[in-house]
Amino acid sequence: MTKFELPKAYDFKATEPRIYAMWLEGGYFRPSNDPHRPDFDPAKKPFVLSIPPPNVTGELHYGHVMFVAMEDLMIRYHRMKGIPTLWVPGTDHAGIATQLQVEKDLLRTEEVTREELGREKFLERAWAWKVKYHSIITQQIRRLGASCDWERERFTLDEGLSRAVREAFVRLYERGLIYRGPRLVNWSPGLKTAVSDLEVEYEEEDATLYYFKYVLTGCELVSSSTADPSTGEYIPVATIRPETILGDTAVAVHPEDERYKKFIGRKVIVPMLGREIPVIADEYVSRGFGTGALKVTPGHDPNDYAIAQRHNLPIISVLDEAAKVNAIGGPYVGLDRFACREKLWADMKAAGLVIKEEPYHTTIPRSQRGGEIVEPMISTQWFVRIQPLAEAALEAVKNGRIRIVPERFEKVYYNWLENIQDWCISRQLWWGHRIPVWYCADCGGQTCSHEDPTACVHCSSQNIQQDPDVLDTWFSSGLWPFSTLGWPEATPDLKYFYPTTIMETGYDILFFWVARMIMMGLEFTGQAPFHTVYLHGLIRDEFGVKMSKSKGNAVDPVPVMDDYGTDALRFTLLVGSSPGNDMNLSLKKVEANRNFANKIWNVGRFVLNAVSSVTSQVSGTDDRSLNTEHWTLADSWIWARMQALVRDVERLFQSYQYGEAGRQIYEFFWSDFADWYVEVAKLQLQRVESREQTTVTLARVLDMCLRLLHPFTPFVTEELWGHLKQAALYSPLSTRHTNWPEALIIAPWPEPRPEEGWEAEKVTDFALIQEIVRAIRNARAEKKVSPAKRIPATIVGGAKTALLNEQAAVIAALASLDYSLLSILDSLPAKPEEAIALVVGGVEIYLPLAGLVDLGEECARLEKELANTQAQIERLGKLLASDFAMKAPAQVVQKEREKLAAYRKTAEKLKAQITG
RNA sequence: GGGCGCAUAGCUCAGUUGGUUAGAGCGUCUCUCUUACACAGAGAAGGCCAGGGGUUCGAGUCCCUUUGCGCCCA
Repeated sequence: MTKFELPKAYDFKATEPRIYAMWLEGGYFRPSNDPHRPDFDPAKKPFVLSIPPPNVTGELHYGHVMFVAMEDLMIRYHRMKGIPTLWVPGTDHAGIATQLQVEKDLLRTEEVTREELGREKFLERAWAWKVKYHSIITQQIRRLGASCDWERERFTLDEGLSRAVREAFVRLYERGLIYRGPRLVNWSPGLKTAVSDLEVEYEEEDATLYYFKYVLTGCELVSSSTADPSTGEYIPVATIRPETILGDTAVAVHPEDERYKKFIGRKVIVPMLGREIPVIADEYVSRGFGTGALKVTPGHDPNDYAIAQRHNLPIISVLDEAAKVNAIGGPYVGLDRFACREKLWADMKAAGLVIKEEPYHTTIPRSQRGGEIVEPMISTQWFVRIQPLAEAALEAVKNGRIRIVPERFEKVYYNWLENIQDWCISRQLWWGHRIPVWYCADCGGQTCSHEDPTACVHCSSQNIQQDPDVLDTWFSSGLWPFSTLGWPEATPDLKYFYPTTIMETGYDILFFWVARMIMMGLEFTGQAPFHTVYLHGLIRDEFGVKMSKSKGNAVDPVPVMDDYGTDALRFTLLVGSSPGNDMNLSLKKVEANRNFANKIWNVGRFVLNAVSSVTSQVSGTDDRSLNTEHWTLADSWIWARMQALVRDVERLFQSYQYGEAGRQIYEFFWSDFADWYVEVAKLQLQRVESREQTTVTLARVLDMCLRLLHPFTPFVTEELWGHLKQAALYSPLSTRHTNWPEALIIAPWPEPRPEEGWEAEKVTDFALIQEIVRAIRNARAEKKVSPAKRIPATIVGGAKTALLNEQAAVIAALASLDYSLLSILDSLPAKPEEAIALVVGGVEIYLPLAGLVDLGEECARLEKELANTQAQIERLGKLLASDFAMKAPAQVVQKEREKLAAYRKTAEKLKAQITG
């Protein structure tokens, strides 16, 4: 007989690495049906996820923990169902973020800028950097328990994926969906690159509104700054950004504005520069804002840019790529945009052109990276003509080929795609996929091709040069679901595993990534890249504040795993969240779930002990312990509850309610199994006749629970299940457990089975036992009877007498009654003296607690209970007399009738107590 | 300006085909180291489910509306 000695507390630190290594060793992360193997069956439909690739230089944060927990849960569930599963891991080169870090590091360690180093050398450093940080992040993903197929890992700058990017670009170019030209773009002066609309964040901030005078030509500005505007010598204008005055090409007023109508068509003089610009009329101008007159700076404002196009105004750029004033700014040349603002304003003040300043609240566009203020600038960039792609992507969701969970994000998706602007895809960076276009110095033509050209396709000149810019990182991420499987090659993986099944990610990248994958998937593969998008919420701190380094409220997941274990953290995120909703993470919750892992462990220890010490008297082929007829009430009850749980979990999983499923398993495991069944089992194990079936039930329920819990808490369940398997194999029960797979990770998922008809009665009966036990415990606690003291009791069972007799030992054990002094009677002629009386439905319980019974107190207690019961009777009586009885489903009505009957019985008994 | 979400026990949150005196964890109070677990067990207190209106036999759950908070887009 093997004795299992397991530590009293679950040791996750020792367990997790060992278990992960075991999984890897077993090759369980590889798809069970693989097109590269001879036994491949193309008819089996696989379940496929591609990982949202973490930024290769980023540190592990809760976003990663969340998606790993979620996706690993999905993968493990499907794997256990026997479906071939593939989870493709990988990382993203994250152009701007990585380049910034490498530049910072170079400056810190070698005091050298990338320009000084040169492009090639810089890229070498960037690759070295990538190698180092890639291993850190992927190691952390492993530590989370991710069961992805590492043999299929990809990186966006890999050769294969780069080929995919090249293919995609060339195809779009050839279809005329990519163009290059000067447009107003969002410019990041610090990074000296264009960024897309999505990479700009708008924040409400305090600012200043500057009021000044646009003097009309032919008018001498005679008076001081207090001059009355009605003199007609100038138009008052307000602006947030005085420095852009240098680039103004018009002043616009509303055509109906009585104040300024008379100036339309005249000219005004740009302060300090003396340029003459027209006063134009445009309905865009809001008369109520500022002074009602608008300075138009098409070179540095998107709205003004639109006005300029309507009026054919010249567009002037006054800032260079570092946002310093260029030559057009005359005396201000070389000044930074903010320094220029001060200087210009001071000069204008001196010239009497200033009216006033007032504090103002407005939205400021800031770069997602670094937070500097983004400058709208005219710049020549590459764009994707997005309309045709967006229409297809819109259609795919509208016609249901792609479903978004939760559904409300479909509207958000539609709204974005319906208002989408062309996508600026060129970045003035070095780290990324270089734009595959060569410019000819001789004919000026462009060459864009699959292979690097040696000559211009237009004039054959060899005097060609590749565009220095790289592509937006999201351009390559958009290809991720298929580029990782080998596209553009028609690889066996692509043929079998594409389209993938679900795209699971945070709602914050619905536009950045999900929409672009859909657009590009449809464009290049003709298929939606996945049929479902599942969006999880963001993790915030325990007060609901978004975690960020600058706020200092960011919690690093790694120490949390060190302290509480990976399972605890995963379980916390999984059960604490519902689709699309943010969750607040508190360490208290993680701690509670560490306790849950420990609970699992200790129930396991109990069951293992039972399994390893059972001695069977019956032959191995006797299935009596699996036959419900021989079960005790508790056996039947827990089994019925177990099956109900399996059905619920399946339903919840099918509808993406993973959190609720986890909570229900938790509830069952702790409350039903550990608190009740295990306690009854202790009693049953003492008796030879029930020992074996009890052990089998303990083992089966634990086994099923471990399977259900495995996708949530993979480590502790795998570890414990291994022990359970060993114990079972060495026990005389082994013949009943012949189907022990190699490991829990590939053990079959418990499939729901229909009810067999006996369940409801057993559940009701056991519920009565529970109520009786609770009532007695309650009374004991109130009367401060020592928990160790076994007390006598008399129970009058009425119609339930047979059941109670059968369960007498259970009641006695759980309620700490003295079994030898427990009498269960059909009826009692006279009420016992000096006893506490309890009423549970039709059952009366007397606890003869001599000396503890205060008659007055008892009477008051019973009166109170009676009043309560009568209120219920009244309520239910009314309910059943109403339309409810006619219109509600029979089952519901029946349930209420039964309740009423029970209350009536209780009331009867209580009345007898009080008067007797 | 348009759209979306949230408001439930002291705190953080569950509660999805509407079913009839609302659940968890933490915290609080009382007991107990009962041989799986003190990372535990038993018991208890604590909520007119933001306000108002509607649909329904029945609403925390569906609809409208008000207030407060948050997010996204412009």
